[in-house]
Amino acid sequence: MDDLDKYIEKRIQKNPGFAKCFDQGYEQFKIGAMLKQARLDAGLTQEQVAEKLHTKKSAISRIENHAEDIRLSTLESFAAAVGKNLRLEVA
Amino acid sequence: MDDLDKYIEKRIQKNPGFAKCFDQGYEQFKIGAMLKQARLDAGLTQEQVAEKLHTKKSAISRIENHAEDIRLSTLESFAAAVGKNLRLEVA
DNA sequence: GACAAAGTTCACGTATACGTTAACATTATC
DNA sequence: GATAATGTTAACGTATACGTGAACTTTGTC
Repeated sequence: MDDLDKYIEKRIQKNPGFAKCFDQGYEQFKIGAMLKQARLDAGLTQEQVAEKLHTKKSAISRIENHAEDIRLSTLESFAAAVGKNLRLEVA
Repeated sequence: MDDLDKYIEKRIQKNPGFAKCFDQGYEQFKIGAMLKQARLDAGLTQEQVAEKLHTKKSAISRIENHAEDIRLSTLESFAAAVGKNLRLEVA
């Protein structure tokens, strides 16, 4: 368990109301970080990805950082834009 | 390759414009079918899943059949409602 | 074939993901 | 440290996923 996880546990102990809100944000944090990593692996800038998706770099930044949620289709096209496949499993 | 795939190939040969539109719909078809299968595996009705998600059975039917797109958060909570985990990979 | 349970489809309203612009911040590169 | 390239954030408009109720269809079950 890393430092972030430890921090989260402490916050939940102190303030139970904190948990639920953060769970949601935490998931999205992971997705954004995943997508950013995929983009960097591909050696692309946000602007380059934006062009492939017919949008602007600000939208890419939002997805990688502050997006509260994301459509499956957006996830798929982002993955395609950075040359990766999106695998989905319900297990 | 099953009959559906054969049908799709024929349609694409006859009408190239058909391909792109269907790709999108096809993906969503698969997701809906996946979720339906997961629900049946769990032995739940649409109405039971709907209650867990604080919504109505008509919404579940739409997701399983006609949904054009779906939010990641919806995907996650649907999976949770039928007792499964959603795994996501960008590879 | 009557009845109930389960599922489908439509229509309309609301919440929100995404497009876009503009201003600002951060990080190279010289 | 000036300049450019890259990334961030806020604000507002549009497109669309989802909530909901009602009418209908399908699928058991007797």
